[in-house]
Amino acid sequence: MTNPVAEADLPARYDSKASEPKWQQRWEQDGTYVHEPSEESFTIDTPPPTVSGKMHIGHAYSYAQQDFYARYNRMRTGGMVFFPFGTDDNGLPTERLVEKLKGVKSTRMDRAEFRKLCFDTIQEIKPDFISDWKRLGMSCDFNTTYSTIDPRCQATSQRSFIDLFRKDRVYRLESPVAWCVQCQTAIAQAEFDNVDQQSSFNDINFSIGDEHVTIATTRPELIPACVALAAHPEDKRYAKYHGKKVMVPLLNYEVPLILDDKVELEKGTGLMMVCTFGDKDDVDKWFRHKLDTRVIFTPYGKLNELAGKYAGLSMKDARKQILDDLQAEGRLLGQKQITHAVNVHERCGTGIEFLKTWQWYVKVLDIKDTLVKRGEEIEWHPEFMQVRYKHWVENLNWDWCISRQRHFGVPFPVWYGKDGQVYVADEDQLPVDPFTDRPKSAPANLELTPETDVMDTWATSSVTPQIILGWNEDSAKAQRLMPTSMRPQAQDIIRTWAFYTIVKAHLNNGVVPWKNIVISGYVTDPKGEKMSKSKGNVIDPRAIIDKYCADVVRYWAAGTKLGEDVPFNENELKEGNRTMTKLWNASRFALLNLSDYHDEWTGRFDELEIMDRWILSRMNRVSKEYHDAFAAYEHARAKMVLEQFFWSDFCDNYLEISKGRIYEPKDEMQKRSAQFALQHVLSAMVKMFAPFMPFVTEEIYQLRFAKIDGKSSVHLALLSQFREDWSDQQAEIVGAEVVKVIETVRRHKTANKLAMNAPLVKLSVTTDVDLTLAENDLLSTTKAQGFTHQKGGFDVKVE
RNA sequence: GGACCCGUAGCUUAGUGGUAGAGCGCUACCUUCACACGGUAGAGGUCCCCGGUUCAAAUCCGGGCGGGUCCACCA
Repeated sequence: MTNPVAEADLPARYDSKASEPKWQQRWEQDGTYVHEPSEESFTIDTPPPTVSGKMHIGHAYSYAQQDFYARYNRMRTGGMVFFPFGTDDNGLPTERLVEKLKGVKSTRMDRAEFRKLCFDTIQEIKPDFISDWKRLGMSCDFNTTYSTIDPRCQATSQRSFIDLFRKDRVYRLESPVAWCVQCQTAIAQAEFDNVDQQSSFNDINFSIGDEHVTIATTRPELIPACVALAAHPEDKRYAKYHGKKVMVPLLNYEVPLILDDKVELEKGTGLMMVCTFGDKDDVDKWFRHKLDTRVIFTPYGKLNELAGKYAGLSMKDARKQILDDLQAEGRLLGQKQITHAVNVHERCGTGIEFLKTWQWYVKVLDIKDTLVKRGEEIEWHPEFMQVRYKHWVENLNWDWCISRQRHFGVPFPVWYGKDGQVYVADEDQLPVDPFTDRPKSAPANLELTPETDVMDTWATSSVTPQIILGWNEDSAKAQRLMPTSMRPQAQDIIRTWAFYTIVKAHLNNGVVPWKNIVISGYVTDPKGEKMSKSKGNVIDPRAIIDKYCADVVRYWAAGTKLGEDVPFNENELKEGNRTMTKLWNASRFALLNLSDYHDEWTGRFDELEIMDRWILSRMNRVSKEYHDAFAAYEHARAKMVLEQFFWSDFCDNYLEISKGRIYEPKDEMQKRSAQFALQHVLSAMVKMFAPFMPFVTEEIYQLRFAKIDGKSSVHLALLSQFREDWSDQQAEIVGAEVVKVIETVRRHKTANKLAMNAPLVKLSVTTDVDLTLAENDLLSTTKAQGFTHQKGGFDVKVE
């Protein structure tokens, strides 16, 4: 038995400021979103946001979208959704944040001390950071969050490494690797960014015996690193010098002139210098032609003793000095200002250099085809995003470098023995820190040197499916639960996070990591330009949530398709605000009219009044479209069909139509029939709105439906499913015709400047649809005193 | 240079073969017994351009143009 809802329980206005924190706390206390995953669960490989102390509007947008799917599936299955929450707080991004917040430099600190400062700082800022996600109404289980630097993640990451080590999929090699002189670490191909830079193209004269040739270069500071000159084999100007020795100016040592068909005839002078190493093509030529190695800079970006008199200079100073010296010797023949693309490190914007160092790699180049096929096993939403993945994999040039010469990361579970052996930890001793632990497999008195490098942050975030499923604790269970149902993520990290996760799941577990990958677009500024601090066009989501509320921000995020960028226009938030208010008001009205209704309708569906059957049949159809849209990962379509039904069919028409029978029923059954429809339609709609606007729907649900359903929350209720017996063709035809008549009457009243409730003397309708059954409702809705109707083409006359 | 996405009302967009739909904004009217954080109605569109297929094209095909993104280009 339900309690009647009195007027006093239903404030005229919905107070989101009071409601949202209230429900958010309640859900957390009740463990509403707690779920232990099983084979039947819908499992979500949630993106752990990088702790930075602040959520940005793009986060609000994409996390809201993934939450729609979490909530939808929870309400489809009655709670079978595993939606964990984690934060990504290891590696270089965290180090840089801590350095900024605490005004320190990791390079000038003791490693252990710096690691502790990082841990402490994370603990300090994390609660505030996570509260933004809670406030948005994310339905994650916040009681058990993970951090990519916590012991469990470290263990999982190390376990993955050990597994790959045993499978011979990782190797350690000394070779040229992309290096950031700012961050002083190796970086991976995926961490390159491109920027256009102003530079000068310099024509420099080299001597070949008594003859001279001219090369063109943007990087004269690399002359001390020159190991060859290269020309195209068909270039008549230079082919004759093939194999001859060329004198490197200023440094005065000889290098060969080689021929290579990758050199472009038209570019510059057609002759280029090969340095170790200016870019990855240098690395390529160096390798193929077995050239000398002259690495002239230190890890800090200064020139070393190989650069002769230029040793100790920064690259920038060396460039200037070398150009001056070339000028003085008459070898600088010309200079041209150009703009060209330069690879920089995405985390700091520093130009990428190449340094020959020892690094750990995951072997991927030999399985590119397999990785492309793995990508095809996954459903991509939107579909075209798979092409980006495919292109990235097909164009990979290097194996995945996973070691970083940094401090705050997951340590390699690796030691180097005096005996020349490499030792890794045993699985049952993870996590390990090689500085303080010993591998079980090493002889007790063997002297060991710990690996000082840490793993790249992606080496750990690429095992989020294994982390959330507890692969390190119960590998059989985790293996059974792979692949997970869904990975939501941003498009800019397809080449990193998505790719690396696919690599790890394939190599570690022999499966794809997820059945579906769901990719959100960006939020741009109103002009469609990317938001960035330097442009000053950044929107703070917290200010927007303060001004409106989480439901409204979420509703805005529900308006666009997956993968679609959206320009941020504050105006568009008004739509959500309007819908939220309307939902509250319509529900308030309906609930008041249900206060004397206690589920007493026991008749058959076809005994209901025809307009009640109409709205139920419409609702039934809408719920099918809603389910279909969600099943196709088209939340925006689900939102649209629901909103149209709610606004037009339910509010504009059905509520107006049912008023007459509720206020002045001719008999009790007429009223009950309307109440039956009101109850079911409202309940279904509130549930369908719940994934989008979880707070206001919870408020409404608790007023009546929680007791009827016996559920503690709307978010654990079951969404209504399409039912054949409520599909009523005849009622839909009659209903549509009645709506048409009502609209015509409204137009008439507006044209004649009459109020909507102004009485009419007589309503004459001509139509081929039989309106007899709806006559009573038609009269009360239009306030007409008389009614006639005849067969024929549609026409409405009003007196 | 290659690939992908997009081009529909002033703005944001829905619409994949059959008379162009919505929200915001704008105009007029209505303080109507859920709702002025409202309602009702209205104005507003060569569906980027040019060809083709078709009885029929915003939709399919080809070629442009414009915008965005990714990759390559780094001598």
